[in-house]
Amino acid sequence: MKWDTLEEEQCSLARTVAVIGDRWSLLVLRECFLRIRRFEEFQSRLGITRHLLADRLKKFVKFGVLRRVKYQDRPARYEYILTQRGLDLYPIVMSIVHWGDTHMVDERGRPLLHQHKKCGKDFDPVMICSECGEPLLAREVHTHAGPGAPKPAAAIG
Amino acid sequence: MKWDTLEEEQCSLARTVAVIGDRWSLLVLRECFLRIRRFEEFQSRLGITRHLLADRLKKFVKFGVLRRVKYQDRPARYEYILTQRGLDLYPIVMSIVHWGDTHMVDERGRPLLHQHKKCGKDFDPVMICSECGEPLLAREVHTHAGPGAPKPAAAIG
DNA sequence: ACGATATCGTTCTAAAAAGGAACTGTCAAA
DNA sequence: TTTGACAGTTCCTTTTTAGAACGATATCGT
Repeated sequence: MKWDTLEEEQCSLARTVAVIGDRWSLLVLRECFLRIRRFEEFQSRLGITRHLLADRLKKFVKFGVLRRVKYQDRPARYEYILTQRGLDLYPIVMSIVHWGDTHMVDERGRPLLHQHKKCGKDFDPVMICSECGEPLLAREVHTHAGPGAPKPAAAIG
Repeated sequence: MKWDTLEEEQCSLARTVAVIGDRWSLLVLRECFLRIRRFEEFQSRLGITRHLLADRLKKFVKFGVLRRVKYQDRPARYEYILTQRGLDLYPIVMSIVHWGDTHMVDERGRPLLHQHKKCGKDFDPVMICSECGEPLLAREVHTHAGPGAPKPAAAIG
């Protein structure tokens, strides 16, 4: 398994890691969900090197997670905006935040709370089974080969 | 924001990225959930360099995600086993797999299916609001400062 | 007209991380 | 005695990342 051909692996986790598994990628994504859109703003908020930022934005555009949209001519200026594919990364971001809220906070407590506009309450994200609606626990899940499985099923998904 | 002090950031995403955001970390974690426990087995399945593998395992132990358990003396041999803290990473892993299943599969389809032992059916993971039970969409969530917020609320969580 | 500022990158060099292969130490089995 | 399993470590090369400066293009203030 080579890092630079991860997207060709027959494993959905490996392929997603090819998109978000780089150093800085998840932090750039965090900014996207906070509605940051411009190069300078990403750069100054994250302190990432400009070179890496350019790389990561290019990679996200290549994988269809961000759209590069011109917002002015002369000089041409672009914004980076989440596509639907990018918005679909939200559960990943929220589950990461939630693990941090649970296991990595200090005595001051959570830095941010999340309010669900629909019900008006501060919430935690909960992952459930699409079929029965029960919360998912690692021990209660059995994996088996799907149609796109390699000969020996050697991947989590 | 420096990569090597990420765990001290006042942001739950950044702190979690300090644990799982390295190259290879998520792939090692995948193997853990597939019940891989020994150095050689991780190494041969992933093709990761031995040096990096040793580093990543050490880091997971340091952050309490894995437990290093001696399973024989003379010579001392160890296994790496998920702690509860590690098992709690399951929603992150599943949401990553699910995004890959949705957006990165080729014509062959999903490599792996997941069966929920409780209801017996193959499922997708769905993220819902802990308060009202509705599925979570990025656009329907409002973030606001929590008790551990930095002066200007500049983090997703 | 002139300099300052804004924006989105690219270029350059040094430092850090990752890749790759061989090696160590201990024990069991053939 | 030799081979092999296991869990790393050591050494060296290649790739990535960090850090700072530079370029191109345009607007704004004076």
